[in-house]
Amino acid sequence: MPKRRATISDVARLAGVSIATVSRVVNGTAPVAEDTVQRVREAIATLGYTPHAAARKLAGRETGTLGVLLPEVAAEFFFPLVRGIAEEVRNAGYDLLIHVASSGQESSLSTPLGEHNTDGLLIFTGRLSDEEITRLYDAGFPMVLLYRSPPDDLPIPYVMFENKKGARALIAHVISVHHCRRIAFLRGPEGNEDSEWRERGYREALENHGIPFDEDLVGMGGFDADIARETVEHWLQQGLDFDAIFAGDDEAAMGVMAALRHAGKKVPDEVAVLGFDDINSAKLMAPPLTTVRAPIQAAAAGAAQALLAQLKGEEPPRQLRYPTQVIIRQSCGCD
Amino acid sequence: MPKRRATISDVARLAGVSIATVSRVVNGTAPVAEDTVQRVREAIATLGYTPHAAARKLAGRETGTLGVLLPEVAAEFFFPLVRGIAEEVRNAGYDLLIHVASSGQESSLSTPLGEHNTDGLLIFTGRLSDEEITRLYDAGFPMVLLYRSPPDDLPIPYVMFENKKGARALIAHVISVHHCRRIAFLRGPEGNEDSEWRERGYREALENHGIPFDEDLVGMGGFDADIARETVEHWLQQGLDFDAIFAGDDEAAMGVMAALRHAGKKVPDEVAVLGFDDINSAKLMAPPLTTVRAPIQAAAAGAAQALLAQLKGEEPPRQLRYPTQVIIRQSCGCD
DNA sequence: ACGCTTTCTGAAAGCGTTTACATCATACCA
DNA sequence: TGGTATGATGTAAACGCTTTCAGAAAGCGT
Repeated sequence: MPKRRATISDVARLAGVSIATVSRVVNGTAPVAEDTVQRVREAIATLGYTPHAAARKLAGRETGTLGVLLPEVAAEFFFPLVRGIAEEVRNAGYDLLIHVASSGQESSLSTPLGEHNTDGLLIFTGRLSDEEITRLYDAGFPMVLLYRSPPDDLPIPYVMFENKKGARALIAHVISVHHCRRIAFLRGPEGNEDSEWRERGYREALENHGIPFDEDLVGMGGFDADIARETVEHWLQQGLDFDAIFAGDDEAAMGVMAALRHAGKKVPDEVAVLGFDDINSAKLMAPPLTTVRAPIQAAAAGAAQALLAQLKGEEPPRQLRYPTQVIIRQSCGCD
Repeated sequence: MPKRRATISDVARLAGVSIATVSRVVNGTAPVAEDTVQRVREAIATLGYTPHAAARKLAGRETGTLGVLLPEVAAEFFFPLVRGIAEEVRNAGYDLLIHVASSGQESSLSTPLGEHNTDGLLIFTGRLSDEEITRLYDAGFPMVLLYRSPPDDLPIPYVMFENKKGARALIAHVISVHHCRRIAFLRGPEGNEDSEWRERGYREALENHGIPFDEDLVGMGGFDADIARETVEHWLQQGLDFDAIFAGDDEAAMGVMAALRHAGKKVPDEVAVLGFDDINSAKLMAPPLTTVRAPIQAAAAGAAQALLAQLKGEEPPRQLRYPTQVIIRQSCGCD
């Protein structure tokens, strides 16, 4: 039973001014006499007035808020991501609303975000269907894609990492330094572009070193510890032979290590384990994980900047490609 | 340069009906003739009409969306939390908006959430100041507190785990089964209620077994791997003697293990490590972590239900206390 | 004292919906 | 056959705010 909230009119009445004046002191959009400001401020305070955001949006043209669309599954790297975005957005004076998909319903815009309700959108891989994205694009709605390229080559800005290059360098390391020859690869979720590029890097490295690609050495990791673990356990059971596993990402690597440990396989002596992302726990694993650092927070901040730029009418970069860097720790056999 | 979006009037004009009728077919709030429905549907489709959420909120009384206020730092257990909430909320036909605090600004309600803009709020520990919470309460705003009790004993529903009981049982286990005597404890963030209760459980267990509490064995873990790691490294450096570490939560436990491993201390042979929460990676650690399972997702779902109940005018439970369960794995010395 | 700015303020027109309230057929019952 | 529910639709009044437009008051140069 919420009591009716104070509205701008209530404030105006109490302060003995018009609602226009109240609006002006609240927003500082026009000069107001000092004592009037005082009275209005007091009135606001005693009434505990808070502007009604919906009304504001309706009246003004901009909503002052940006939306982020995230998929249901979210891994550890979600945080640097959100943090990177949040900081940029906040600095620019916008608010940030995050919408997490719930299982089942996928790829649809829900009421509170998008179009009328936010000034722009940061869209994570897989959150929206190509059609939906195209529709928004056609409507001239500002957005930036995270870790996926736009459908139909639409000129929508997007951020990506140098997945291929990083993966290639990582694999090259275990081949040339640790003489691994049977290197398994765990794919990410179906259709994930990051995973596709990592796989290409993996294949290129093999090719460069004259190692034939073996489909048997590729399995599903899903960028998920449990899935990766299952796959590796399955492999172990059927006696698949490998001397290294590139888990696709760090989460999966964690699952891989657990499976190996459980089976009594020594990491890295018997099997090298490789990740991708360099999430916070990578350095805490046993042994510390050799991986590829993806500047997640920086990329997220870049994405936010690109969105903000669009909002200001500037031409944002078509593509933001962030460099990756191999981080050698112990899970590959170094040290 | 977004083209002007289609409004309800555009649809009405194209379909040759009044805006009221359009509204009715959109919301299904009143019977409309079948062929009229058809015409309106078509008009909506050809115009690509999407209702303006702000206008809707302004006009109707409810916003149809619930807000979640999260602190800046968010750990792995954030996900089950969000998932639990999201599912309940979605099932009830509400939308969910998550607002993540950005560093610096704390405990303040930002424009897009709260009061006029959501019908209710789920508030995480530390996100809002007592004053702010009290103000919202006074305004009759529906909310549920996560992992903290209400200020001034206000009758605001809140969810908590049986922290004390779980911690007590956990510590009792290492004392009686593994004969640990010098058990260190890592506190969570300043003022965190979960941490306080866990500490009480820890102390009670000590007391029950006649072990004197030693302030030197208590340090800061911050529910954070890096902080915990530093503390333990510091302890190790100054030669502090302990045979077990209760890390406060699982994240911290991960840091503890890393510090111990780095120093060449065997877990669990030389030092037992204990966590709390049973996050996904707990079972993947080396060795798998003995911890206390907190039904995070269930608790979150319960919180959401309590909020929804309030919205329906029902009397929600004052407090939701979720049971915890000791999960014995290997880091304590079992197996 | 006169015009001209400059400052401050109010009236009122939207913004895109929802939702009484009213209207008008049409159908049903006695 | 008159009377009354019932169904389908339109009219118009909110909802709480921003903003344009104009007007009043005040300052200033001549």
